[in-house]
Amino acid sequence: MSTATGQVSPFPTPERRRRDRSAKREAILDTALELFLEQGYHHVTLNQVAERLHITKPALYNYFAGKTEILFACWMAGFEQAAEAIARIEAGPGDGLTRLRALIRDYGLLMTTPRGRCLIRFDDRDFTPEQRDRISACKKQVDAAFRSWIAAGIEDGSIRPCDPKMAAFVIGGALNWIGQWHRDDGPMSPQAVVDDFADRLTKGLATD
Amino acid sequence: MSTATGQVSPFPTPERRRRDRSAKREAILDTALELFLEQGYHHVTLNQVAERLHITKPALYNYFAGKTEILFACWMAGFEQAAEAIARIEAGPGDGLTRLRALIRDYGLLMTTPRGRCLIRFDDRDFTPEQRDRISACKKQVDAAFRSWIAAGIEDGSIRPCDPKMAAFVIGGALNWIGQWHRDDGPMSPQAVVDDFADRLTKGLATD
Amino acid sequence: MSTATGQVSPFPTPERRRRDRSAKREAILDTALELFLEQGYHHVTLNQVAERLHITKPALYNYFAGKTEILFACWMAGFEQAAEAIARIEAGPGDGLTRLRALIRDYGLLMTTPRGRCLIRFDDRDFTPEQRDRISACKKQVDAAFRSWIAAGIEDGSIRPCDPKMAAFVIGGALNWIGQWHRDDGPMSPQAVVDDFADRLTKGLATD
Amino acid sequence: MSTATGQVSPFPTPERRRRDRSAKREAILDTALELFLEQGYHHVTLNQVAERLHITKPALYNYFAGKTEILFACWMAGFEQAAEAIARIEAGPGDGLTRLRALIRDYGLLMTTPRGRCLIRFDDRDFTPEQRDRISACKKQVDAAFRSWIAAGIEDGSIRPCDPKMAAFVIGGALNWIGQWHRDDGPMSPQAVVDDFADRLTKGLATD
DNA sequence: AATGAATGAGCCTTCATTCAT
DNA sequence: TATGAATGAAGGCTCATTCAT
Repeated sequence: MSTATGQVSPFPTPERRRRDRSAKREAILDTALELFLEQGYHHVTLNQVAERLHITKPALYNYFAGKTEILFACWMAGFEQAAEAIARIEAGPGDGLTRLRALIRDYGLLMTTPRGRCLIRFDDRDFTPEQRDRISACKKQVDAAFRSWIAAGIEDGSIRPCDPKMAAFVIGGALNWIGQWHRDDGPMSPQAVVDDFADRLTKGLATD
Repeated sequence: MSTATGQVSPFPTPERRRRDRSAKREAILDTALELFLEQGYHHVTLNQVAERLHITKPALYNYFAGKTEILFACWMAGFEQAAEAIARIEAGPGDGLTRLRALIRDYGLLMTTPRGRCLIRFDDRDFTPEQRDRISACKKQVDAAFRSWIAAGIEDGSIRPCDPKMAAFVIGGALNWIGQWHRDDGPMSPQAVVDDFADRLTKGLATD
Repeated sequence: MSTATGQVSPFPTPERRRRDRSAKREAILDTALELFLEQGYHHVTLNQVAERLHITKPALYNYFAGKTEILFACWMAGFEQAAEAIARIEAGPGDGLTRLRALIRDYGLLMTTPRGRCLIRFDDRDFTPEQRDRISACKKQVDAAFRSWIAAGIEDGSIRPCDPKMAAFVIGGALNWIGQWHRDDGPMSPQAVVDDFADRLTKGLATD
Repeated sequence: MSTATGQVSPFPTPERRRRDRSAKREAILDTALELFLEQGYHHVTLNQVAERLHITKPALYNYFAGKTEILFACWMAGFEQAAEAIARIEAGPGDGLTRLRALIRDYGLLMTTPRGRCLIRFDDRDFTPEQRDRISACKKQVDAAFRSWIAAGIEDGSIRPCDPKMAAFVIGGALNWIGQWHRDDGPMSPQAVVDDFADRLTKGLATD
């Protein structure tokens, strides 16, 4: 949005206002998320969040209804990434095993990012019951993706017959655990880790 | 400890005093642990702990220096069980694979118990730095057990050559995850779960 | 205010501007008053007032200096009605008793209206000292009306000798109380109530 | 509770402890009540209450669950006085008119005391719904006393036939109003006021 | 060893008010 | 005139911890 002289108008259009607002919400989210992961939800005060953003505490309430709302938004932001990955893989080609491997890679990569870590580093009991319900439903979706592609692989012959539920538990556990031990400054790049995991976690499953 | 008349003396001997004290400490620990797992550390007040024990809050301070001390003691109680299992397996016979499987079973079982769950359901950042250091060392011990027996198995030929570190991450992740999803009132008994896991997690590793 | 073509000009004249402004002020007043009576001054936020008017909070500041100003204006609006009644009665004919009865009726009726209720349902301590002073003076005026007509009635023989001050307290208390118990959807119409009160409150006073 | 030497033991007996506690509760109540009447509920902070008692804010929570609980206790303390008066009169002798006059005197006197003023100077909407319900029931009791003795007086011939409900409204309003205008340092003693009111408010009612 | 009582520190949240646009 | 955004100030409440008894 620029004037004839090429300058950006100081009067924000409604459109730009919306973008600004959205950007600020994102900034709050990222900052809070950062702090939550650094210090743990209960050790983070809204003052800290505000300070790191160079605003004041009540200003946060223009964007979020409260502390748990921020926490919830963080979690959801992480889930969205997972859901996108699932949708992308679902939309793409490949047999059950291929898809499972793709999911392992994508989900594993997610676990090395702040947003992804939210999915498992927050304590369920810090959410409100309503939020918990929604989160529970989301978790089921992710779990269902793992199980369904394992089942699909068994069906299409790319995966040896086994209990999809238990297999999903093993795979999910190993992947979620990445979020606990992987350090960005560690010896292995996220990509290297997930490539390794994709092999390792399907070695026992693949039909050959 | 009874008098000649067969009655228990109302004057406790120093020995009995020590036992009583120890028993009370245990009771506090178990109660706190129960609450911590139920509601999450930060949502549990010392009043709740005291109430469930039918004592008063300050009484707790006769046995523990504070809330984090209790938390720490819970964690350590869990670790002791793991350490015992490791020692027992270490002392027993078997090649690397055998020992690894035994550890998977024992550690997995531990994860279905309250004490075991402490090991992964508590947030590191709720401990003091000193406690964190000790915990960190303990965790290394457990990790070392997994890795060393994998390495031993590779050496003795019971396990195919692979990166013990990554293998341990996968196994550890899958096992720790049990503590998150397993319910006592669920369809699978702890033993059934760990038997399944022992197979599943070593299938890809065993030279067979 | 229309143009030659019969259409209302979109450019408001200064006169119409003034009327608009005044109308908006009134609207704010009525809405705030409504909310104050519904929920109590301290439980009403300016946001609520603004929302009910479909405007935003800062817009209120174009018409009132602040929350207490609105409160004060509400009170004054109520007082004006009382003052008008007093003036009207004062200007009319009748002996002391007649006028007293008229005031009882008018003031009693006022107490069944939102504006009238303001006079006694607001807490004096929510006003600024300056406002309080003005209000105090206004209250004195009303009280003086009651007392003076009682005194006049004693003088002109329509009312039995008594202490006008105490008599005014009794009458005032009974009338103000109407604002607390009378409901529009109750069994007695405002008119019926005040007719009854006018009799009842002067029965003991009248000389016959 | 004194020792052989006549000194008060520094070790409080459970009995004395209970008395102490109760005395403290009373002290908090009276202090809070004082402040509430001085400044209005919403302008009083718990800090003020605590400061005036030379304790700290959280100490209040050992005796009351929160601010509204204190408010409610104040109200109830006032009601108890009214209820006692009613019970006392009920238990005593006298026809309807006599009892009504006694109630007017006692209730009127109550209105000149802090506890009594609570009954009408607090805003209903500052209570929780539960408290409001209980208060509502209590108010009904008081109202019922007025009405029933008026009705009784009509029955026993000491009071002229009239609508007890409206008569009670007039009397109640006049009495409650005392709490608003009477000052301890004013020209009329409480007793003088209520004697005057007892006459004045029943003059029109008495059969002769 | 245990308790009743008190405290200090802190945090979330609310809201009237202001200001740039 | 009206708005979106931000802020300062404040208040209620919680809770781990201490201390006298």
